[in-house]
Amino acid sequence: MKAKTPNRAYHHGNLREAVLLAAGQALESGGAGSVSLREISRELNVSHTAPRRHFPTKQALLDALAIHGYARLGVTLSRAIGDRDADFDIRLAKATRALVRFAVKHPVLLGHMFAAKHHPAAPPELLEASDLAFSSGLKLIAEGQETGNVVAGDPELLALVPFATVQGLIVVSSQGYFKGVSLEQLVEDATYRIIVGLRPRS
Amino acid sequence: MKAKTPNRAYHHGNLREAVLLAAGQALESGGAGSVSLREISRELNVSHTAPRRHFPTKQALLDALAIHGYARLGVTLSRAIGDRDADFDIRLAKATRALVRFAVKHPVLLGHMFAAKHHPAAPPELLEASDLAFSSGLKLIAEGQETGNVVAGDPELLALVPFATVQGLIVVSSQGYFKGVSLEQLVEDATYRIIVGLRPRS
DNA sequence: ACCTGAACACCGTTCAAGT
DNA sequence: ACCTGAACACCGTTCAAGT
Repeated sequence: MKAKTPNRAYHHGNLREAVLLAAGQALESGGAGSVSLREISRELNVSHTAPRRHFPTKQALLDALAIHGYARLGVTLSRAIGDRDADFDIRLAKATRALVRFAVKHPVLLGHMFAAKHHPAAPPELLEASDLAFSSGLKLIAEGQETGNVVAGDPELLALVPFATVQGLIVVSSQGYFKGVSLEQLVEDATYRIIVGLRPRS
Repeated sequence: MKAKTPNRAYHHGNLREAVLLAAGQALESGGAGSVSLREISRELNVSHTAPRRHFPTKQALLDALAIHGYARLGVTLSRAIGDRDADFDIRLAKATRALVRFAVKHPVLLGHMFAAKHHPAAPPELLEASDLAFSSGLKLIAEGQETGNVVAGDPELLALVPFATVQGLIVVSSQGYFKGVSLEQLVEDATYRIIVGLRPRS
């Protein structure tokens, strides 16, 4: 019985991934406060100091969770935005819709991602992961400027308002609904108004 | 000495207030995770179970912190909005400015207020405190509709977008600046664009 | 009513030691 | 290199008891 049984006594096939997954579930179910290294270790049948090889501290685990979240969000966003031949308004709508779907699916994770990013002691990898995740969105704004759909100005500054609005709407209606109106509908309306506001004066 | 010396209790004149104050400082300095009942009790020279009379659980203390925050924000907002004779745009600008100043002054508290409000187990008093805090803003929107400055529609729904944008901007630029632009400037620009978007088509 | 002190079951982190 | 188990200093919460 020394073959690879799923519950091998010595060590997990991939402890890092397993811890990350369990931590993600704990986070989503009860916030960052209910992520416990000891409890996760117990679930994985591993000593409570084993995760320390992969995540030297609890904060490191929480940061890794946020980085992983940004990586997933980045993939989702860049896929939704697609190639630059398509219509600007459609690409923008798809991007916001993708962001909203991510938010509805992982509300606590998204909140944690933002909180972790703005923590004073956030590691550089986390900031880089965030920048990378939103880079496709920034490129979209820049291309919108080239095609005359967006006013001139710093793309990062211009993108800030729609990003912030979406983020704020998500926070405000974190259950996915606000007064019976779906978050997707709310964001679509808000985005439309903001985009109109970003158009060059004609 | 059986007389009711109301403020000469065993130790503290007003333990509730003292705990709330200390908890607020702990929150603002290091997030909700660094609020410790035992540590606060130590600082106040009181046994670690004494606060339990006022806050039966740590969650109750955190909720009370959020409620207190909403009460202060509500006062600030209703003062800024002033009486209904003044110009609509000015009142709105003052309201957003007041909100931004509160955010800059108490960034972690504001984040905690929103998080606490959207916690599944949030007590009704917390939701009521939030509603009350924003009631003057809702009234402003409603009056804007009367005077033709805002499109028809559910005021709460219309107010959601500017509220969410401000909240999102605060989260995104929680240090008070974003790329060298002050949060106040960011919010003022965003608010202007959104208000224009809310105007009835003429 | 308000507060105390001991007890309980948890936690993150450190460290010497095992394989 | 990766993992273990004991130890340490902290938590929040409960409870019988003091004033």
